[in-house]
Amino acid sequence: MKSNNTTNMKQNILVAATELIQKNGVKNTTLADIAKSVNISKGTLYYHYSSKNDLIFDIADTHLQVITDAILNCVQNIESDQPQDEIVKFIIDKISTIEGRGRVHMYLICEAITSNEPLKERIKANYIQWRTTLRDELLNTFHGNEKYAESFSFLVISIVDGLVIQGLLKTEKIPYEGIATFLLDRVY
Amino acid sequence: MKSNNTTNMKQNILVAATELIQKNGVKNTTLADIAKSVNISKGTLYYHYSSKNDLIFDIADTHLQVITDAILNCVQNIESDQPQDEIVKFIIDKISTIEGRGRVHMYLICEAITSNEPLKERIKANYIQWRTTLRDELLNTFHGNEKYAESFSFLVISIVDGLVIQGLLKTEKIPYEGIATFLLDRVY
Amino acid sequence: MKSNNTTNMKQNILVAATELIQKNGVKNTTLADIAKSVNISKGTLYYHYSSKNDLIFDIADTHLQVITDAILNCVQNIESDQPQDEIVKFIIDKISTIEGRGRVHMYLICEAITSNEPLKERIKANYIQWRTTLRDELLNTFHGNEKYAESFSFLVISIVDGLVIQGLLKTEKIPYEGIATFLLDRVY
Amino acid sequence: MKSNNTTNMKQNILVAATELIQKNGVKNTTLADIAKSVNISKGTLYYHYSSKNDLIFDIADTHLQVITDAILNCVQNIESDQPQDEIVKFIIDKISTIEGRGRVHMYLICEAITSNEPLKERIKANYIQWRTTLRDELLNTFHGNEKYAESFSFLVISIVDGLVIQGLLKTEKIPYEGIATFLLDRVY
DNA sequence: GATGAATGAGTGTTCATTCAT
DNA sequence: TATGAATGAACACTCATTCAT
Repeated sequence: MKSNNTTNMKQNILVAATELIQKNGVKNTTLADIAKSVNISKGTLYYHYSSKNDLIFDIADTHLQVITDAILNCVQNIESDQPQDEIVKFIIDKISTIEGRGRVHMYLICEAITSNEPLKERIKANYIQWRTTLRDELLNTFHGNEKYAESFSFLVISIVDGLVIQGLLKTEKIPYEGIATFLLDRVY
Repeated sequence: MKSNNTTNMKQNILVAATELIQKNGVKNTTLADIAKSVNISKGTLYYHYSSKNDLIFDIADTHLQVITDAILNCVQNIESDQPQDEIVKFIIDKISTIEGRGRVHMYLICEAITSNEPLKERIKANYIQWRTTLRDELLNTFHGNEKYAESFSFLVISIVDGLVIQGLLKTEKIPYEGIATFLLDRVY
Repeated sequence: MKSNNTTNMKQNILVAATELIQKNGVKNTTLADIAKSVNISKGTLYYHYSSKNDLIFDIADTHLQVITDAILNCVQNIESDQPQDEIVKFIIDKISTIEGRGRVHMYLICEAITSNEPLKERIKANYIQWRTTLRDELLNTFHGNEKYAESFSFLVISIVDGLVIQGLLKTEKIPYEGIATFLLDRVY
Repeated sequence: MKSNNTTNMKQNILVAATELIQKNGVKNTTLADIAKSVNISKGTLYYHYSSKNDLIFDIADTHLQVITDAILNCVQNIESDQPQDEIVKFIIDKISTIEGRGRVHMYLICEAITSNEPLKERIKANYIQWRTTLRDELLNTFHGNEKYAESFSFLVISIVDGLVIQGLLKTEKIPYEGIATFLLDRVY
């Protein structure tokens, strides 16, 4: 079992790196920046992570797990009680954290599609899992209409990502409540 | 007035750079790559564009104009005849070009939010313009219901961006037709 | 056709790098050392050579060509007049330049066998060529005795390399004349 | 007096390090590699050897002793019975182990002449000892002809090293038997 | 207009070495 | 004895940018 010191240091690096990437993106975050931010040498950074990619993977895995947990939690709530509101609440909760997770999410996607095939595969696998989880749940909501469940699951994922982009661009104040109401009115 | 040669050369650079960025992203496209692809020297490239940013701006402006034109054209069609189908057709057309414009679009957004504030401002301005144009048109579709028009305009933009991301990640075969039908069924 | 300036600079780099490698070996010669020695930046070095390996190859090719020329020249002399003396003179000439070519030769071999497979292939091809050239010539000297020609060609190459090593180690003053006389006495 | 554990561990390190150097050369063998191969930490490695150089010295001393023993053994055999065959057998035995000792031998020489003056001195001293031992024995073989004994002793050492190089470069299948026969025919 | 040559501040990465526990 | 953690000086290599001609 590892000592607390080691675990802490690796955790410190992970947190600091995530923060820097959240601020500047993957390409604009150098290992020197990260090391400086944790007050360690680059050598120490390499003691804990064998490469920049290794670190990015850890950040990505942690990030993707957070989203997966959120979706699973959301779906469980849907099963137990008020169905329709929960999906929308999920969307809104998701997007209200734009300034944190949202940025990381988009930066990881940028990195994945431009120059990191393995990362892309990881993210892709998660997207598929998220969507099918959603679809399975929506099957109940749509009383077994498979086509609707399929289509709406794609739509939900898209809407979240799309709103994240608009959030990052800070285009306009996004009327989350209105959008939620609109969706609920239409869907049910 | 500039000579045709100069105009052509600048155009050549623009086209080649756009192609390379479409393939590799902004950060992974070097000026050396671009110069080589146009068969000119880096010096010549600098004669036409004073910096990499200058070139990126030109690419972005051209790209944003293409989308703006597409939206205006779409809206005009909506006004004249069958309203509902056109919006959806627009979405589908937009997304079916994912492998081209879509990539450029996402790469420019990545660049904008990570390290190019002026670029971000340009894109942001376009997003606002696109959405308000859509909203104004949707006002007719929704018989003056402003809240619906507002919400749906945000949704349309989001859905397009979101589906572009899924397309770039090549997650799963996206059922564009099903999604379109779903939206039409629900909206009207 | 390239300008003299460019040719000169590349030549300067080649010469300086060869000198440094002659002094310190391949692994202990850094690109920073080379750049400093030519009074240029590392960037300029990379403008002329795309990698350290590229530079090493150029050094190796130049070096191997010098030896090949020497052997061919030696063989031509053998054909025309006094056979036996020339081979031995060649050996002695070869070894008397130990402090220059010899060092480079051994350092390139070290690099080749430890961490540079392509370089090893180049050197290997040259060794084969050198030996077969020698063997073909020795066929006359040994009046058609193929086995002797074959064996002695291997021996000549070995002796040169072996004496180079002893020269580099500066073990003892090597009695080149005595060795030459011994070989001549025995062979003829 | 050191415990057996300590002696064993130091021996384990020595053997593992020698194997790694035989495979990859001195410069390409890191202390981390060695520690990992013995299943100890780098810290423990430093407990037994105060530096990489210290370890290299131990490897070299062991290696040089093996060769010295082989030569002494060879010379003893020469004294007792068939003189001429033994020298040649020695050469051939020596070279047939090219893939093992030969590699280590050459890698140590590379290290010695590029960046390790003290190592060079050790190897140099051994070479001198080896040659004089050979020469003294050859004095009998050549019936007191000092010049021949001197020259041939240099030659024998050279031939071995030279053939090792060709073996490492894997230039061509070396006709050891033919070379041996050639030497015997000529010398006696 | 056009170019080849030069630059230098960064990049991620490596590795022998140190040291508190 | 033994070790995990930390270090920092190198290292090969990249790239937007400059400039004399």
